[in-house]
Amino acid sequence: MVTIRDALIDAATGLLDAGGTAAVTMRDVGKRAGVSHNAPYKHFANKEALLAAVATRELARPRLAPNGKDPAITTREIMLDYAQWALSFPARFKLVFGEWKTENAALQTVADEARRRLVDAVKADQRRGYLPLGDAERLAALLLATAHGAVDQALSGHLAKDGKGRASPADLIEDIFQHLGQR
Amino acid sequence: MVTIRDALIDAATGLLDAGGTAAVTMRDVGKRAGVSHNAPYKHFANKEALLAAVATRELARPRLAPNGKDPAITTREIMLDYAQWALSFPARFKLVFGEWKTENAALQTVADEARRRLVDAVKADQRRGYLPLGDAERLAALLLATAHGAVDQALSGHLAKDGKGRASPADLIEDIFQHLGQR
DNA sequence: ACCTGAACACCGTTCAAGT
DNA sequence: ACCTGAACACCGTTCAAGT
Repeated sequence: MVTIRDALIDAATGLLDAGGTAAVTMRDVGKRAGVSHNAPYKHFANKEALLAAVATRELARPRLAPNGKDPAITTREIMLDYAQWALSFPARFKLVFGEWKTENAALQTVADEARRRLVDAVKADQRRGYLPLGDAERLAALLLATAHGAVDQALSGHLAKDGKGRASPADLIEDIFQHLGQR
Repeated sequence: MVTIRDALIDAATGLLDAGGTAAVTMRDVGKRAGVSHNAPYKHFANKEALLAAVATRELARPRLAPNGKDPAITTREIMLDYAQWALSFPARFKLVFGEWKTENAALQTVADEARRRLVDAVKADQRRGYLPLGDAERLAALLLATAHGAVDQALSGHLAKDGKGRASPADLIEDIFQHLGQR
């Protein structure tokens, strides 16, 4: 069943993709979801709460992740999937990692969960000898920082578009694993 | 001589630090600079152009950088300085690497210059044996991605605040140099 | 749990008429 | 190159009165 709440989040996501958070107006969200201009306020306290719901759904979306059944998924694959998602939906990426004036428990929860899955993958890779031993939390943070930064650099393309010598996020992710592996 | 243009950029920077881009209203910028509410439009086409001027001044600010006189400054020091700046002025950091709807030549120029200085530092470190050999542009991109991502993760603190196992941007920067050095 | 319709404060931006 | 003052469209948000 598609609830109105879901329809509102869909509408907000569509507007976000089209023009960033500025394009997400409560009026347009209502219009696009087929309800009135103030119906959104029956479901979300304000615009920030609606955007937090969008961000939460993005972070909770099914992703590559290691589990008991399929321990073959590597950290490297998770990172490459992450970069592909971010490049495909830059506005969602910017939203998720943007500034939040209000703490949001649901967003915090799914973010913690995503982080935990990554740390599990790092530990599995360490057991397989794909990654160096050491603090898995910290190694996960290092890998995520690199992938995240590579994407953000690519998205603010005006900051580095020499053309030649320009490495894609996937290239840089391969590089970091290369450097970590050569030992 | 402090021109009104400079005063407007100062005012915008102050408002930015206090409350992010949303707090930078053209009306308040004028008021804070001691001019009228529409005087900013005599100097900047619109709000985005004013924010671009803020970003440009930030990127052009004197920084640690290698040159003929002082080739002792390392890439590592530049990265740590970068992280410290970003953590001290998170709103400026978010602005500089945020979304720009319009291309801005001045911003592009100072960004290219900053990048060039970093690549020079990487090459110097390579000569000194502090960094592995290979494509300096690409190695610079990898280092910058890591530092940038580490800062961005730290700033969206809601995404990772377990407390324990939490590494600071400076920690992660040290880690990447550690990993690159062990060869 | 929605609707319509009105309203308020605020904002980006523009314009007219002045110095 | 500023000023004052008005204006417009738009937006977040709230409220009243209805179903």
